[in-house]
Amino acid sequence: MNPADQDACRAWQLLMKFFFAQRAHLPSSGARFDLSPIQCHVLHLLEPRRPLPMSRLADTLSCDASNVTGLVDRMESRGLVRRRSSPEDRRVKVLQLTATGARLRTQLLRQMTGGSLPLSRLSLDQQRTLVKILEALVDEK
Amino acid sequence: MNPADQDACRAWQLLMKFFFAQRAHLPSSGARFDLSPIQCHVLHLLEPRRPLPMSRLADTLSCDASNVTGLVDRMESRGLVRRRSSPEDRRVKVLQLTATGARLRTQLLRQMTGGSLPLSRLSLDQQRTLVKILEALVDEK
DNA sequence: CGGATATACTTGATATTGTCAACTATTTAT
DNA sequence: ATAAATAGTTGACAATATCAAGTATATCCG
Repeated sequence: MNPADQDACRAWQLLMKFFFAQRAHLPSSGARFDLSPIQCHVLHLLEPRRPLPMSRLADTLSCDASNVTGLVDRMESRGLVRRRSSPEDRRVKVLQLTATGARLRTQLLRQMTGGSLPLSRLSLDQQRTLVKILEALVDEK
Repeated sequence: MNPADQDACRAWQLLMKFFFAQRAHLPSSGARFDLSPIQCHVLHLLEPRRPLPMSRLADTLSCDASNVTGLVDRMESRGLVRRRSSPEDRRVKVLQLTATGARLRTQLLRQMTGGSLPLSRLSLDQQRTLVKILEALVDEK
């Protein structure tokens, strides 16, 4: 394996490690509100005044649509999100944060940036560089 | 929220997005061998001649020990890993790659670095910077 | 020494997350 | 107008996750 591949490989492994390591810190933030890691992520993705079609969420999570159905079922039954039929296309249902959901989201984001999490170990420069690289990596259209 | 927190928050979201986006690329690599994302990660973590105690794996994955039991059960039944009692401490069981497991791991790493994956969109410099930042983030002891 | 405590792993119960196949409703294409 | 594609749901089921309880081994300490 050449050196370039080794870097790619190592980066991959570290990204995975970070994802799993991150769960250890959820008890102090997400789980305090009884949110699973995925629910935290969905809550983060759902911006307060920007309704999101369920199919878009399935795309972002790279999972089956039926998975989103269940995920949203649970979040809706807890009063965090609401399904609304889209007027333009009556097949699609868009997700909206409820007031409760938006409040929880704010608290979650606050905790996310709170001092104890590993991200705060990075310098500002590093954080900004990381964001730039990840944006290239994720390539949101 | 101040600008520094916004960067941290955005980095967090991007890291999560990457993790989920990454699953979309597994069908072309991991799933070809019928490996789940977690199984891929474990296979990557298990280096050929470096046995790993199950408890260390549970630490790395930030999950309950019983979860690792099931995970290893499935991988062992497929002949990818082997449990061996540690001679020093008979409570611990260490995991070793089988020949099959090692072979699969090599193929997996090769595919990981193969052209089509998003990591290859980064320049060498970016890859190296990313590795450096992630190492600070994950902080392996 | 010996009992209490801690650690490593397993088992069983249960919830969540994930896939797939089949179905309904709606939209788009021909 | 019919056919094909898309959005979402449902049901069956497997994988992943947690917790509580149990077994076996190690360690601590009076």
